[in-house]
Amino acid sequence: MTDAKDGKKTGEVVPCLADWPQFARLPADTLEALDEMCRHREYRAGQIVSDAGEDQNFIGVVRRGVLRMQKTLYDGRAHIVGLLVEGDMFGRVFDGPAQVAVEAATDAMICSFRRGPFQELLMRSPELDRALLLNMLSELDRARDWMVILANPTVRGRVAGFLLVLCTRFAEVDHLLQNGPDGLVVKIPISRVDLASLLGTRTESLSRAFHALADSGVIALRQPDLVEILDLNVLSAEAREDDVAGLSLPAEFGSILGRRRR
Amino acid sequence: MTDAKDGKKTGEVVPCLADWPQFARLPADTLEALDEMCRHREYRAGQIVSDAGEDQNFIGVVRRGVLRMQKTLYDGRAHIVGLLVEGDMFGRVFDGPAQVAVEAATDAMICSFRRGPFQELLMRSPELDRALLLNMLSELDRARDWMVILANPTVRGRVAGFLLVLCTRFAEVDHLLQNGPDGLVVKIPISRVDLASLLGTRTESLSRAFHALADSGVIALRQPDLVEILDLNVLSAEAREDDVAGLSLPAEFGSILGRRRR
DNA sequence: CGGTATTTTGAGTATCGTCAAGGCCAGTGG
DNA sequence: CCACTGGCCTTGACGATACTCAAAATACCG
Repeated sequence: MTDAKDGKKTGEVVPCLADWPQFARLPADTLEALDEMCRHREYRAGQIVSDAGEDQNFIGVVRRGVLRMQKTLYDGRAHIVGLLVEGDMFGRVFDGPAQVAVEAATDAMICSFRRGPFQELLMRSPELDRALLLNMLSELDRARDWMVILANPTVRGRVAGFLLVLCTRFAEVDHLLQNGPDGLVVKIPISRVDLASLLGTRTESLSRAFHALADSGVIALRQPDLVEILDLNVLSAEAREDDVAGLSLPAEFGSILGRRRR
Repeated sequence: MTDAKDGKKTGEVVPCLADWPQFARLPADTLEALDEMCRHREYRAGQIVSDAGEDQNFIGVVRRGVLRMQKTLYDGRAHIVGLLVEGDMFGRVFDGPAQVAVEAATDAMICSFRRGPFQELLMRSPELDRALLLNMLSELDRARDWMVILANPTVRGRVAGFLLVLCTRFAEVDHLLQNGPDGLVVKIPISRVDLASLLGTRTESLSRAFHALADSGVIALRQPDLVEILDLNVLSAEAREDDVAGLSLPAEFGSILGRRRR
């Protein structure tokens, strides 16, 4: 059941990587080689994509949906340490067993590359190698962003930080963002249970935090998983967000950013 | 004052990298090239090693002391997102401005490599390139470990997690660990203020947490910055630590690990 | 020995985790 | 079509924990 071998191997080679900025600059032959060894796989929400501890035999790139990275605690419970969305890579090259498990948080599709051939290509293509390095650098930065959010003393602040991450990092993903009547409407792509695990709290506290933010007029809850951002400035203040400059929204969502400080 | 240009350029080339496992396997000529471009620099506690935002012009390896990585929040306060100890690398290759600032938490010495020559060498030496990649993979894992610790609901649990990190990751460092009468004595290499920033709490709560752990008989406080671990099992339980297997202490500290579960 | 920084302790308040119950929605089967 | 079920989100009450402000004690340094 966790064994999603039903990934359809398309008869013809479908370009699957050139779409994303981190791969777009690769030489044509590298892209071609990647496309050829790429296999699509589909997963349903809840399925295990890659278990921790086992030697991973593939590298993956998310094409659609959201995956969660999680660590299993000694008492058996899982703790989420990050989300993977469209364009994100996962899997460990050159190295031993993976430290994090990857599961589908929503229905998802990924490109997978068998580790051996991928590593061979890596050695032949310095450009790919560098792309991988840069990808990991930004992954590291993101993990540290999570640390700052998690260090927030109040659940309210952590929720605010999470919403800001959605507005920025997930801006180009799927249809997670759209313009609403009074601001930006973001879709929360994971369940409250997962969000609680990610933010180190409980679903009850999450609910209270969301509604407290709504009562303050910072956000409006259209649906449990559909939040409208009414005041991005106040939200940043709540989150004590550091990287205000990083709030670079696509132009079509620019209206809400009108009067930003600094 | 923050400009520690007083790094002594040693007249003769001192091998500075072969000491550490991640570099030991590099080919002799690569090591030699590294040693030649390596410049030692000394910093006093509190000095800025590398500012965030500015283009970093060097890659660093910590030789002695502890550095803190921190992000500056929008209100000007800094938040610590990690520590760097002996053998750790920092600095950004191939890429734009650094996302984290690096400051000396204690008096410290580093090896620095100018970015340009380092990157050139990187392109010539696939082994160095791979070492860098692996280094970043483990850095990423560590950041996620911090996330798990930070997600701990109680300060007590976060302190326990921090102490476990000291016992494991920092085991081979400096003289941070030594055998005490009833267990392992670890030196906490950073101030309470810094620790509070790292764990997302306040110094007052830290103090209470330390003394609560001491009252429970899990640890004993020899000095404010000198903690004796009396029961590593209970400490792991307090921390809800996931990576129990990762508690691989050097043999000379093995006594305390006698009866571990699983 | 005195002065400063750091750590600790105390008291009051706010927040959060926990337990318990209720509401909403989708899917199921009568 | 409707009752039933289970999952998910929400609300309420209560105790535990942590943050805040304030002050004392200790350690550190000249």
